[in-house]
Amino acid sequence: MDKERKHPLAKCEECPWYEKSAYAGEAGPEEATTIVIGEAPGAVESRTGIPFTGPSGQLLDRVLDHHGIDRSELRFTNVAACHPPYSPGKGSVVPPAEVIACCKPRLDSELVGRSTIVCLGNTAAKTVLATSEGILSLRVGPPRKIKDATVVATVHPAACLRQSDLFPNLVKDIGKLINTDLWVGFEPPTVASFDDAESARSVIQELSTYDELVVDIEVDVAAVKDLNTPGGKLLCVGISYAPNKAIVIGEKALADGYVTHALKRLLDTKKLTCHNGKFDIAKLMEYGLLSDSSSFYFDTMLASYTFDERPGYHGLKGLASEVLGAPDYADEISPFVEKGGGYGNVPRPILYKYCAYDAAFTFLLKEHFERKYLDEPDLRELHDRLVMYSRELIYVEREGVRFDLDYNAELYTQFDEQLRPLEVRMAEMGLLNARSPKQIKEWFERAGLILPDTTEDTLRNLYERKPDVELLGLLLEHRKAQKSFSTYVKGLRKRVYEDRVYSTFLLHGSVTGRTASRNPNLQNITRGVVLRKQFVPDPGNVFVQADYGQIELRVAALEAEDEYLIGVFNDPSRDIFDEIGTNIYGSVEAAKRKENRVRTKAYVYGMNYGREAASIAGEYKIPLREAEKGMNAFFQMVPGIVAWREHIQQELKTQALRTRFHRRRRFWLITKDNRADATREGWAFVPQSTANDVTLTALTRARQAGMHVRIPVHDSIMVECADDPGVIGDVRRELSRIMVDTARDLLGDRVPFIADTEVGYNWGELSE
DNA sequence: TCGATCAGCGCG
DNA sequence: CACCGTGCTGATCGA
Repeated sequence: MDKERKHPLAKCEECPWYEKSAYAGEAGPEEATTIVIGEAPGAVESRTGIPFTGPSGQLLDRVLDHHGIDRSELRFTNVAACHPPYSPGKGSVVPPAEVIACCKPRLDSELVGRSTIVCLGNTAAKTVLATSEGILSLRVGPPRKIKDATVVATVHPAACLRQSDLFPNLVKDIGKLINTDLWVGFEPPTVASFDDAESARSVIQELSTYDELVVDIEVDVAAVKDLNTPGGKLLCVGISYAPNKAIVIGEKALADGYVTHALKRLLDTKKLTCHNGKFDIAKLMEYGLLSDSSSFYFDTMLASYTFDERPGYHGLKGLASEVLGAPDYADEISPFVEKGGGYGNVPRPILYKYCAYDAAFTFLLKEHFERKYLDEPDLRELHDRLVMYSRELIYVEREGVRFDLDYNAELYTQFDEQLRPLEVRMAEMGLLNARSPKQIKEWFERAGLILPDTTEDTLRNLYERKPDVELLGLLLEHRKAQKSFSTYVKGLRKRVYEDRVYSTFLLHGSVTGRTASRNPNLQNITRGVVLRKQFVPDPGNVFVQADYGQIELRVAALEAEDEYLIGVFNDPSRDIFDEIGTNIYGSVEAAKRKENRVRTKAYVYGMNYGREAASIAGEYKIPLREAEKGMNAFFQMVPGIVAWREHIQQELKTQALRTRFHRRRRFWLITKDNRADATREGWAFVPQSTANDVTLTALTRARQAGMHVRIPVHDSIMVECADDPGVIGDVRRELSRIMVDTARDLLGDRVPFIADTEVGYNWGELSE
């Protein structure tokens, strides 16, 4: 092959990709002021020789078109000008540093004289901006500057095709090319801090003329376990009272009783706005600066979530940057903040400014969202509902739940004694670390078996075929015990503060609106006695737990207006699974009926998330035809459900799915690869989301009725009350009544809802 | 040594 | 071939 350069400036002959790669260098007018840079040409580009002519280019065209940007005025290229050589087993290949370096002179020459540079994806953004920062943070906020050029960084269209919830980022960021409001920079807020008692009291006095205040606090949590455990030192309180105006009450002033008294009087009488108020409001209550959560009425984090249901886009810094064009104002404090540590070491003047900025930006964000709500009153309604939940979850989080440390220590010994001999035995057999999927695969490879993966399912199926392979049995036992030990014995112990755990419940942690729980997650504690027994009420108390029966199924029946299901639910003498089972299989003897019942449940519960016959056939080891027959028989009984599913399937292609609580689920970019997933997600969304709002509303009412809610898990609420027969009876009746009534109030009475209660001295042993 | 990512698995 | 939605742990890999 001729060692001829593919580009006059690139060091092609030194490039590892030189030999076998196809060149697709640049496209568009050489004099263009804007250049778009990707990573490397794809398969299509390697044939056409023109960058951005494949699927990514087409997607980009759609986005440019959406913003009215004329593609023919743009210049296009990639960091690497050549299509990567074929390498077996690798989907896409990121250009290695040597390739980028060889192509860099070519790329640099392309940048000369451009006023705007659009970087698509990590490779382009990192190369052009010479940084190691990732694209998901580089893309946020106003465009950056290098020399005389403006750099808009965003995700690569190819990434959007694989992961469709990245697509809104691409659309938004490309919009920055024409929506230049953010480019003009931003006006820093006017802030002042008051760290002596006298001036603090006088500024608090001045603030009394405002009706609404925005509050943000900084806490030194270094001394405590987690951000959400009690304790930690209050360092300052920031208050914003007008656009771009904020004050901060400092640490010294807060040590003065008159100041705190005046501050409490102020905060108690104002409508309060926060960013993630569940934290700030709870802390203000803990420090005695606020009586209760009732004045908390606007939350900019939750507001952001009502407009964009994707988790992970609602942080204050990101929003301030994206919406207000604020700079990275955290960079001043970051040198003083140790990883995982608190803000205690930050010099106070710097910390106070940071706190004031937080408050000021929260004020401006509130105005921003309030304006947007004028056009979207439904979303405002959702916001108010979320804040209502948030106000009550404050109490749930603050009270935490008691944890039995003695029993935890017992479990530690027990699991340790179970695991150690298993590990010794497996090591003798040549498997040194049973926790390593890699080593397990290698062990079986040596034995002449290639495993696709090492999941429980795979191991169990293999064990059934080869019961003489002792290791399989050991592995399965070890796997189970190891999970319990690491996550639910050792892991939980790490989260205990004094003798309680304080989980955080996120209202913005899922696309469906379900709550997420973390630090620790209390919503995935293993069912059964052993591990749940670690959670106990205070001495002299009991737990009362109430569960909604088949709530998602009942919601689906209601939403689909399925007459069969509605009929079954309205007649307490009918048993849905027996009835459907009989319909599918005919009448059979009792033993067979029980087996059929299990399978019928799979069809019925699988319905909500689009489970297919093949999966049921696989699970119960029955012929596919039989599973299909059963499934068809079931769906024939519920024509309303069938029609509703078809409706959802159509709707999600063109518009957002919505629940009656105005939750939205949008499918940003449907491709042939994700269409089936989107359909299943669509089917699951409405029942799951609606059931969640019913449960959270019931939780709100239970809390307001004075109950001590301990652990909410999607369709159940556990509370704690005195161990007294009269009290227990009242609480059971009342909690159950609240849950049933809430469902009726919110969803009507076409389908009745039920809630069964159980009582016990720990979470593992609830009965009745 | 540390962060990011993967595999695996717990719940409703 | 394929079940939706979460969070946590331990292994692994590359900077």
